[in-house]
Amino acid sequence: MIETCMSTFSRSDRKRADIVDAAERLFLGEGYGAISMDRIAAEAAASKRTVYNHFATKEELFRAVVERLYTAVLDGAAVPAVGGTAAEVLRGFAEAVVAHMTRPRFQALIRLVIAENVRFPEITSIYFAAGKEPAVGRLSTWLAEEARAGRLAVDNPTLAAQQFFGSIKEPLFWPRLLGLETLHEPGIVIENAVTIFLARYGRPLIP
Amino acid sequence: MIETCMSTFSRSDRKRADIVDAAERLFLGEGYGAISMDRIAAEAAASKRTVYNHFATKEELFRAVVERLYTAVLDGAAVPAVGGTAAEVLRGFAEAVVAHMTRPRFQALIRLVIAENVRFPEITSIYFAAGKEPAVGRLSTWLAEEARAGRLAVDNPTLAAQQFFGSIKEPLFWPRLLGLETLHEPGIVIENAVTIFLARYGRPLIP
DNA sequence: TATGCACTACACTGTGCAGTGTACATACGC
DNA sequence: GCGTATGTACACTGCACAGTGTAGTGCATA
Repeated sequence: MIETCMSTFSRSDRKRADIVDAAERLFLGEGYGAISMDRIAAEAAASKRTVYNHFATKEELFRAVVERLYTAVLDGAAVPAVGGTAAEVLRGFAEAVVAHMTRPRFQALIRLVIAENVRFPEITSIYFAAGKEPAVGRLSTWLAEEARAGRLAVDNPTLAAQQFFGSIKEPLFWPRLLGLETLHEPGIVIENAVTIFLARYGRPLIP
Repeated sequence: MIETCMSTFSRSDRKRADIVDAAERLFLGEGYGAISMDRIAAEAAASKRTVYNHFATKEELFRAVVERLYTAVLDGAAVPAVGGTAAEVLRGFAEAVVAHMTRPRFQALIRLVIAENVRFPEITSIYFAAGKEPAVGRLSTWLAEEARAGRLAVDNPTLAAQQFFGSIKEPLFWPRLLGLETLHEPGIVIENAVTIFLARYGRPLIP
């Protein structure tokens, strides 16, 4: 279909986006099973038939929603700078992760992934690609470089990276997923995590 | 109803237990919404009518399942000893938490809590009462005592406890909930966590 | 203004499921 | 063995929902 229209998006494209918007809102709020196609149509101010003209089945619409969330969540993830002292770099990673995890859309996505990973096992890759891999991968690469350069005593970079993130996510992120309050200020959590990490690793490797 | 029978459990009690057993198996495996009362009745080798004679609604049955899981999960949680060196105590807590988290029943329960905490907000208290509170509470109490006695430099016991558990659960527990493999051996994760923790806190508080 | 495409309204099918009603069978206490 | 408790078989209601079919409306482009 060639775009001859002046506006970037055709009427069809706009309706489609309305539908995915509505579906995202509802799925993230109440889960896949709890939402009917009728409610999605109403929320999108569209006819049910239009919804089915764009997406043949509810599953197909769900996958489209998750796929779009995938890119949206990745786009929003700030990549921390790796200049400065070790403490500054670690703080940068920690702050990026906190900012990432605090987004309601990310939290709702993770909840959805956990809830639906029996029915839709493929969507697990989203958590991996959009959350775990970029963060842990980048930090552990940096840790490995610092260790090779003799500036940090890290022997197992991927484990060290996971444990660092764990000491931040455990008080700030996971309780929220279960509907519990978080008890500690992000700033304090981050400072503690950085201090603990450097108390162990913040010296050259013994040769 | 007074028990005049020689056996501890009446026929009614046994059927009821069969039903809760079956419901637990199915709910934990596929979630609340995906399981019908017909399937529960079949799995329990009971008539559907019998199921409804014991539990007026599906919700009531679900609550009974979660309630029983609550006590089952609590019973299974070994309480670590608090004698010996700090490293030994920490290792004891870590091993207890790993053993607890590794149980398929606990993992399935947490998945259920996360998946259904929109529909059933009360069940969140189970995770808190059966997992987080006993573990974090006991460790942070012990840390506070050690700090008061001048043996550890812990300033914020509840945060320190959470961060310690986080450095263990992040590599070993949470990925499993999302259908990902865990990459590290529990023994190595625990040793690393203890070493990191003591590198920071394993000295008297500066007065 | 004419043409065609996308959206709408709405009625409809079929299915699965929560929950009920009833007539009958079986176990258990006495 | 008798009577009540409890379980079973099964048919049934009502509803919500996924998905379809159709006739008609509105809107963008030529």
